[in-house]
Amino acid sequence: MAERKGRARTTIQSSPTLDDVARLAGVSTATVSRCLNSPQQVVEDTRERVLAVVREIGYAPNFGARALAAKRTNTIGAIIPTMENAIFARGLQAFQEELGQHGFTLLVASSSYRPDYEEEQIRTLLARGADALLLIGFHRPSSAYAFLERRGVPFVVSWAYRQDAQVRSVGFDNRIAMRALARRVVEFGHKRIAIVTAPCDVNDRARERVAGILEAASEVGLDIDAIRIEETPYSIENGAAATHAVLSESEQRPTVVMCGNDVLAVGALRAAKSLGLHVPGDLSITGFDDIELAQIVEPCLTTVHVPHREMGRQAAKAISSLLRTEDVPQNQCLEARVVLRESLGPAAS
Amino acid sequence: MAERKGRARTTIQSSPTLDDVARLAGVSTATVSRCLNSPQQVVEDTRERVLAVVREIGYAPNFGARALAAKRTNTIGAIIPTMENAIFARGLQAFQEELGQHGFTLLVASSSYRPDYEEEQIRTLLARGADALLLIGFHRPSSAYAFLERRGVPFVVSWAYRQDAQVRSVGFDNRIAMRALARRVVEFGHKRIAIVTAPCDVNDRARERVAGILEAASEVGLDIDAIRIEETPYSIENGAAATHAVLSESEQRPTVVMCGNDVLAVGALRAAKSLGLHVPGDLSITGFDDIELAQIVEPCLTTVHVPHREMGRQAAKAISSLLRTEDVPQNQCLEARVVLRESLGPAAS
DNA sequence: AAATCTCATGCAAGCGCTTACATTTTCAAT
DNA sequence: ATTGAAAATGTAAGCGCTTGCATGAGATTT
Repeated sequence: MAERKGRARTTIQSSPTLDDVARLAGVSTATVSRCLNSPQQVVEDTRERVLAVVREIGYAPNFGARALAAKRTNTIGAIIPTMENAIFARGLQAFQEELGQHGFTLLVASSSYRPDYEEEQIRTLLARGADALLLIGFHRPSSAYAFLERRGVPFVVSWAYRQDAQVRSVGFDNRIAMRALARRVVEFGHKRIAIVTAPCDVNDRARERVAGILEAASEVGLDIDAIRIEETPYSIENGAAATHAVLSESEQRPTVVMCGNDVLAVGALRAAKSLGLHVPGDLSITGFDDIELAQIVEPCLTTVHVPHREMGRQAAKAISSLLRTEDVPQNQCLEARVVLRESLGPAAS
Repeated sequence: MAERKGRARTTIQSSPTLDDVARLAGVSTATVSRCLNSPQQVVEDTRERVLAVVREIGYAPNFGARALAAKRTNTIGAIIPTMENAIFARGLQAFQEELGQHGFTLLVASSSYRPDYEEEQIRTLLARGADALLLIGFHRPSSAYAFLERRGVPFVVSWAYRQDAQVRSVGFDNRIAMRALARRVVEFGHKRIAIVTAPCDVNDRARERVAGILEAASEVGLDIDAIRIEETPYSIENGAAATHAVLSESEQRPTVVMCGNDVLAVGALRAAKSLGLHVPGDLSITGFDDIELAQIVEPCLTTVHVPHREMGRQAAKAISSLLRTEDVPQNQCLEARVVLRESLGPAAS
C-alpha cells in the first residue's frame, strides 16, 4: 500500500476498545464490561479504577458489537408515514422523552405513506437492532404482520384505535372524533359539505375520519352521495389546490370544507383567500390534529385536538412495559376533543 | 425456565442469518456475503439461487455484525441543535435525499443547543457506526474538535460560513445575510431597532446575525449601544414574550423588531397583535430563514431566504466525496438573499 | 482447623458478518 | 490432451462485546 502516497487518505485510527481499557486498568474485559453494565457486581475499588481509565481515554462501547453479543440494544424503532409536516412531531417528541426516562433510544424512519416502504423500514430497523417498534395505524399488508409475528418483535400501533384490534395499540378513535366535529358543523346549519382528505386507500386514519363525517351527515338526513370527496396528499399546496378545485368546479358551492388535517385546512384557507372568499363568512373550513399551525393562521382553525403528547407518552410506556414483559392493556383509547375556533361559522346562505 | 408458565413472554425467535442462507443455497457464507455486497464477483447462476433463498426466508443482514466486520456502515450522522421547530427540517430532508442517492443512510440526533450534549451525541453516533458527521455551526469546545481529529472522523460543518474556517464547511454567511436585511431596514427609515435573538453564547449563527445588524446600523451612524438585544430560545412563545417585553418596557418604542429567525418573528407578530399594534403600520418585524411559516402568517414575513435545500444537498455531496477520498473544496459559501414581504414597512413616526 | 459458602474476577465461547488468502473450477490457447 | 491464467468459491480469522461457568480469596460456620 506504500504506493498510495499522494492520495489524500483519511486515517481512521480506530477508537479504544474494551481490551484497551482492560489492559490499562489491569483487569479482564469481563470486568470492564460489568463495570459498564452492572456496576453493582464489581467492587468499588476496581470499578473506580476502570471508570477512570474509561474517562481518560474517552472510551465508548461499540454499539454493533454490543448488540451482537447482548442481542438487545435498548433501541426502539418508530416508523412514521412522513416527516415533511409537523403532524407527528409533537407525539414523537413525547414518545422519545418518555423512552429516554426508561433508558431507551429512539430510531425514526419514514415510510412516505407507502406500505412497501414500511415493510422495508421494518426490516431495516430490526437489522439495526431495534428491540421493539412503534407503527402508525393498523393498515398494512398481512405479510408485514406475519413478519413481525415470526420474528417475535414487540410492537405497538398508535394514532388509531379499534375496539376489536388484534394488536396492541395506543390511540384515539378517528371516526368518532371527526364525527363529533361534523356534528358541530351540521349544527351550524351546513348542508353542502365538501371533504378534502389524504388518499384513503393506504391510510386508515384518513378513511375513518371521512367515515365519521359521512355518519354525522346521514344522521341529519343529508345526501351522502352529494358530498364531494377530494383526495390529495397532506401538504399546504395540495390542500389549496384541492379546495380550489372543489370551490370552482361545483355548481353549488359547498358552505364548508372539512379537511382531513390542519395542513390541508391551511391550504384550504389560502385557496379561499385567493378566491376572495371570507372565512367563515362565505365559507367555513375545519381541520384535524390541532397542531401549532392551527392557531397561527388567520382565522384560527376549528379543529379536533389530538392528545399527541399524551399518546406518545403512553405508547412509550406500553412499549417499555412490553419489553419488561409486564402486563400491558391491549388497547388504549385516548380522547380527542373538538376545538371551536374562528374558521367555522354559520352556513352562508 | 419451565416454571415461568403463565408469564406473558415474547418469544424472540432470532432472525435468519447468513449461515442459514448459505446452508439452504448450498454455498459458503462468503459467497452469500459477496452476492449481497459485490454481486459481480459471483456467477449469475449461483447468485440467483442465493438471492432466491434470501427472498424466500426474508433474510436481512444484521447491521451490527456487518459494521463490526466491515468497519463501515454507510451511515452518516447529523447532529442538529433542535428538532422542535422546522428550522432544520428542509435542509435535513434534502441532505437525506442526496445521501440516499449515494447509498448512505442518515442518522439524526439533537443536541438541544447544548455543547456538552453535542459531544455526547458525537460519541453515540460514532459508536453506532456513523462513517462521517454533519455538524451545525462552528462553535464547539476544542475538546470536541480534538476528539474528531483523534478518531479521524470525516465531518462537515453546515449552516454557517467563515472564510478562514479550518474545517470543511458548506453554509452561508449569517452576518452578511443579516446585514443585507438590516440595510434594507434602515433604508426604510428605521432608527429605533430592537433585536430578538437566540442566546448568542453557544450559537455562532445567532451571534453573527446580530453582528450583521449592528454593522448595518453603525454604517448609517445609529447609536449601537441604544439597540436593545433580547435573547431567548427559538420558539413562538418566547418570541412573543421577548417582543412584548421590548415593546412595553422601552421608553421610546422601537419602530422595528428584527428577529433572529422566523419562529421568533411569528411570536413577535403575535405580540404586536396582542398589543393592538398594526404591522407594518405601527411596527415592522423581520425574520430569518424563510421557512414555510413565513408565508403562512399574516402579514407575510420579510426575511432572509436561506437556501436550505441546496445547503443540505451540497453538504451531502461533500460528505460523500470525502468518504471516497475525493477532493472536496474546503469551504463552500451559498447565497442567502433578502425577501421583502409585508411585515416590513416605512418607519412609523 | 477444616469445611462451607460468598463474592469478585477471569476465562473463553460465541454473536453474525466481511475479507485475505487458499483452493478449485473454467476455459482459452497451445 | 495439456497447460496456465483467470474466475469462482471456500476456509477461517477476526471485528468488539457479553455472559455462563470456573476459579480463587476471604468470610463464616462447625
